[in-house]
Amino acid sequence: MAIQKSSAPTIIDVAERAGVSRATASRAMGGYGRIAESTVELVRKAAAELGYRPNEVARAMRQGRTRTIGLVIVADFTNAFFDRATKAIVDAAKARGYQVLITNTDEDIAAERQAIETLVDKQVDGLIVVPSTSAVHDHLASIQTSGKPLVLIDRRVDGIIATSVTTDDFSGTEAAVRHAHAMGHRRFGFLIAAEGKYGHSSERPALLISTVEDRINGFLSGCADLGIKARQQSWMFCEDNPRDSDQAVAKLLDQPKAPSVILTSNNDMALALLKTAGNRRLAIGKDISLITVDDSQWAAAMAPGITVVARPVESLGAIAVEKLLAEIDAPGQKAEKIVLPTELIARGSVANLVMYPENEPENY
Amino acid sequence: MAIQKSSAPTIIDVAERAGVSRATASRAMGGYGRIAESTVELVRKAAAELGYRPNEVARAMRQGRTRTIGLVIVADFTNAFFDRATKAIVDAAKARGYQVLITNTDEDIAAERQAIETLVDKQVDGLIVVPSTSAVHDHLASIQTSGKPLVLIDRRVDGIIATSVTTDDFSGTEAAVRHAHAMGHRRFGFLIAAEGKYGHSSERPALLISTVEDRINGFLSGCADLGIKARQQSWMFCEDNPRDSDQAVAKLLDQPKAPSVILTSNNDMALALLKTAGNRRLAIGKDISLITVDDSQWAAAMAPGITVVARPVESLGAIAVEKLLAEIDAPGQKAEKIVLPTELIARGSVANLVMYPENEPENY
DNA sequence: AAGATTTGTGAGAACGTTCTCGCAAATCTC
DNA sequence: GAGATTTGCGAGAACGTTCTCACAAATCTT
Repeated sequence: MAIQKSSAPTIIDVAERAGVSRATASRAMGGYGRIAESTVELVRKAAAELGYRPNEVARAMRQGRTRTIGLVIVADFTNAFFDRATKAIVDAAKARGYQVLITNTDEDIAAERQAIETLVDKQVDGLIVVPSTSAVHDHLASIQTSGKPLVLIDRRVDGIIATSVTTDDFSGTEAAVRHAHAMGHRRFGFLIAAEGKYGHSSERPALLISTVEDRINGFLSGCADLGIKARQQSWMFCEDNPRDSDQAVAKLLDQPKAPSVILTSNNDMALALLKTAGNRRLAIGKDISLITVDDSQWAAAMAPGITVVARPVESLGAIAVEKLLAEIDAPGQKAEKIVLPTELIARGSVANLVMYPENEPENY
Repeated sequence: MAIQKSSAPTIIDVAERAGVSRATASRAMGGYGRIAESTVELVRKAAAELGYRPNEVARAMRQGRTRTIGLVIVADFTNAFFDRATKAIVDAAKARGYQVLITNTDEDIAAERQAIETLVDKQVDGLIVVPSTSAVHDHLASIQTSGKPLVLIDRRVDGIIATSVTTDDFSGTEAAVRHAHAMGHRRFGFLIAAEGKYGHSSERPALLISTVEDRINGFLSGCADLGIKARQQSWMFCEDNPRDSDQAVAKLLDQPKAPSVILTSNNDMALALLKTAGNRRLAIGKDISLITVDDSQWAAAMAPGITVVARPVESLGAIAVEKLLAEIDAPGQKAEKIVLPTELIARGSVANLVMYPENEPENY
């Protein structure tokens, strides 16, 4: 009986058993360089008998590449972004032989910095980042200084030259306004999730992430195109927590001339609206209308279904991986700004005021 | 002006600049062994000037540990497990200085095998696995053979000795039945998501994952305790896809004596019920009652809120990490079967039949 | 059949760390 | 102040691969 080795067999053990040199065994296993087919067989057999598995850390060390990409993402559940994007990225990477090291920043710039540092130290071959803010980018630049490819997703960051994959939220909210207008709505509310320490307010914060900026600009552009005046619009910015969002909804609804339709900038806000509306016995799609950004299973399953601006999150992730791997395989690609189209999915949460002439909006 | 090195500085560069040996520089940076405080200062300064960052791959190679754990998980979104568990695990790991390599199996045993193999090859220090089936476990055993600690979460696997962290779904569904009974319900339906290739059926599949087994047994136990007879119960098993789940819901509702309350084994099934009920203009919590396993933001926000059996998914993940790291730090820990309590959260989706004597269930 | 080329293999360096060991200098002991 | 101990540091091996180079044997060329 053979003596059991306590630790895992290495290529040296395989080489010995096959009666060849370390280099030859490595070539046989790795399938590179010149090597006789008969030798390959021999080495394979020895490897199988020993249960040999190559040590990927040693391999990474020698080859200077880990076949691992780093993902720095904001883990916000309800927006159905974190999970959908993560799955898409993990699956796309796997299909190309890469694994994913995942880190969560919780929208915190310090955590983002640290996550990036750690991933670079771990020698990932490239990074996909959902930046937590558009304002700071020295840490992103430092990724590039370190020579690692970088792809930004979901949010743009000005001041840095890197490939980014985002969605056309401007057109999305514009389409939402257009849709509500076509259904006869003339008073628009907008409930906007925003980071910060100011609770909730109707005052536009100085600094917003690019998706939120786009959604606001799309809203304003849609209103302008349709001749909707400022006094027909109202909005609230608020932190993404239950207390503030509930109060923000209340403030929107309790205005003298309350909006008939409310857009929400993400699913948290939509849920806040749903909750407050429920408490007030306001029926969605009847007493109050709703359109939100980001589709979800529950938005489709509810009665009535929620009308949404759907964003192609899976494509976002898959394309990001594709672009990142392209840069890894052949450094020096041109940085691209890829913008994916959004889609308005009309369900039942927007009341059709046109059908009921008695509800026709007053002169505005 | 100094000559720019093209690649990242190594400890050798630091040593040279500080005028000490490689070993001393390493000691200074790593903070181990005997070393003079003045030398540490010197080396730190040199490292800072060069922008030196230790190569974690080389370090892992030498130390035989990567400070990385592998996560093998089933990415099913709607059950709010994948995202919540992943975030909890990533955050708990980070707090202890570990990173997470994530892989998705999509409930596929072949993918699970391959994922495990890859992660072991990448020399993760331990694995957390959500097993896709209870039937096969040789690949899990092979993790242990390789000497890597293993913690199972969410689902039990018989035939393998490993620490597992699960939730008490038996008591959860039992409590759900009890709650509905207390509200006056006497006809119970159960819509159960199950893996397989049989579409939907009222016949109990031979093999189910442990969570589903527990939920069924809890349902049956609750019924038995309350004296609910077999003819007052009906169930459907079905694959987790829209077509089958819709048909399964229809079959439950179209029985001669349809159930007044339906339990669903996960959120997908709950959404299927919601959708069909909406199409039929059945009001939840009035015309048809619903309790589902797993809480979610939308279940809380809807009007009426959905009554749920909430599972402590974050704790599940955090405890799994804790146990795994304990085993990594000190191998030879005793395998534990940790079962976390579930909680019934009553909202408005279960009609109170007791309040309306005229609705009192007929003699049964 | 002699030179040119191709093929298959092995020896040894290299990747960037950490660890073990040995040794000289500094400090302690009485 | 001589021996014992402690302190600080450097040389070199080690982790498990892959890669470069050299070289002998086999095959091709004309």
